[in-house]
Amino acid sequence: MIAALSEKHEHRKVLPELEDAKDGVVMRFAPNPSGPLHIGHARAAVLNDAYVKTYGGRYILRIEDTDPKRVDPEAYETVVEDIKWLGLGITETVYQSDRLDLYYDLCRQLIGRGGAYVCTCDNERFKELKMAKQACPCREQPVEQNLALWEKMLAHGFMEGEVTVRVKTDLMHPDPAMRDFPAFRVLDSPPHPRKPDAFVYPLMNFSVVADDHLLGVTHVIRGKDHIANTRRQRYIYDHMGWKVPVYRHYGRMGIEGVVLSTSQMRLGIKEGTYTGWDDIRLGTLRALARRGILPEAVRNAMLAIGIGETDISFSWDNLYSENKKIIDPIANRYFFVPDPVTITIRAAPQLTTHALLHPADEKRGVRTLAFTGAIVLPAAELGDRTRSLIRLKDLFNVTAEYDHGRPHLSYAGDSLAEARAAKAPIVQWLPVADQVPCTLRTPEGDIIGACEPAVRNELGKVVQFERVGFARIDSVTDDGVVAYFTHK
RNA sequence: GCUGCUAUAGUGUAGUCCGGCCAAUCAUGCGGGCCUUUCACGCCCGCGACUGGGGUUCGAAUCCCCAUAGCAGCACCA
Repeated sequence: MIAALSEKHEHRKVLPELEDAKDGVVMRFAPNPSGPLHIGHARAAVLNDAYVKTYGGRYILRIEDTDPKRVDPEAYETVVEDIKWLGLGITETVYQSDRLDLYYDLCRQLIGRGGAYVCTCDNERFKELKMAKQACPCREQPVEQNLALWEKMLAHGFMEGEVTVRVKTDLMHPDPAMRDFPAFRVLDSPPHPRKPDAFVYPLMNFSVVADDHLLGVTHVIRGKDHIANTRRQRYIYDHMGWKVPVYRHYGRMGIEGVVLSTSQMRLGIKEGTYTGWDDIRLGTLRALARRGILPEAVRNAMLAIGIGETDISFSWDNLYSENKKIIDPIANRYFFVPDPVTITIRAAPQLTTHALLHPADEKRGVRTLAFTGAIVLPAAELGDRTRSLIRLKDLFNVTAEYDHGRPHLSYAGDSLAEARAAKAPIVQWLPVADQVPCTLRTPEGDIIGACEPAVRNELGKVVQFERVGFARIDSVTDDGVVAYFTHK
């Protein structure tokens, strides 16, 4: 009865149907291993994952490491860790750097079909021609010559910057972005961390099409910054006679308050501005995890946002709300006293009190707080001189009097009803003799305080500091506890 | 400059394809109340939006045109 009444009647948003998905789908998440995943990645990762789970099928993790300049060797591991944390249902993993020969072979075929040519023009010159809708001389080379040049390229007969394989599109296309885009280039340095001998690399538009086709990808969900790429890629599909997947492009997601740029993060870490990839001022998934945001909350927030094509601004409030729904029922309650002030209660009986670890679950047990006269209180609660009655939570009432600005507290009875009637604030406190130093880290700075000794048993878990907010217990040492503020 | 995408409350989202049931959904946020030894959770009430202008129509958030705004692409990045 009670349960029925308290049941939520919230309608979880369902993602729109995908066409041609009834018999299952093959989808992919394709990050570039340049650093850990952040909230922006989570959207693509979760949306694709949700569709695979809805329709059934395969979910491929494709590591897109075809630009050695943008590969961080460590990221191969961090990306996988982040994906594991997110709980994606990955069914297989491929590395594009393992597949260079496949791309070379397909390029040969594409050239053979007259769908691409090897261009040795100067880049600036080509750009001018492109803007003027003019063909460069290389475009008219016969297939045989292109094939010969391609083999020369593979034999390292060209240095970096001397040659580009271009896909033949439509030079008259009104969108300059569509005209004969590049597919391969030579890179002499840096060496690829996994393939040190490689020097001919595909560009994203080629390797993506090759793999989407080879791996049987049926549906692609990605940001609308890829709309132009989708159009470009269609030219390759047409040249090769391949079936085009179903595409969905969601809108841009603006995220305020955190750093997302991999290069900025890396620089900040190097310079010591940030403590690491999980610094809570960063928007990485590991930073969220460190603060006590659960992967399910990220997932739910992303599903609520959906695949709309509208540009949106990411709402931390909405993410926090999702997180709170999950965390509130499981987080144990403790007292944390920020900015503690020591004070002795006059005329008070000594007594040991108990408070529930969770107000909705008595079975979880209680914390024990022994009052022997001296306590610490949040300084902020003593600043208001108009308050005469204060309720010490789970203990008793006290009256506050101020003598030249110094507060004096005296025992004022046990009646909770009285405290309520007087609209007395109910304040958390700690016995002076039984507290541990606790630093609460927030993106805005550290809050120094004290918490219950039992918090030391909650390492790695999220607790609720009553009246303060949720926090993840990050470390426990002889010096005390360090907690990261999650949200209110 | 050229090309394209988008436009519903503070934020996210439903409705837009197939005009009327939309004086517009749900969540979040905010305000108020109830409950309660937390300012958490839960419950109740309230606040708050169809970018602007034309047109089509008996009727438009939904269709058409123009304007405006935001975003993206025009890399030997993904």
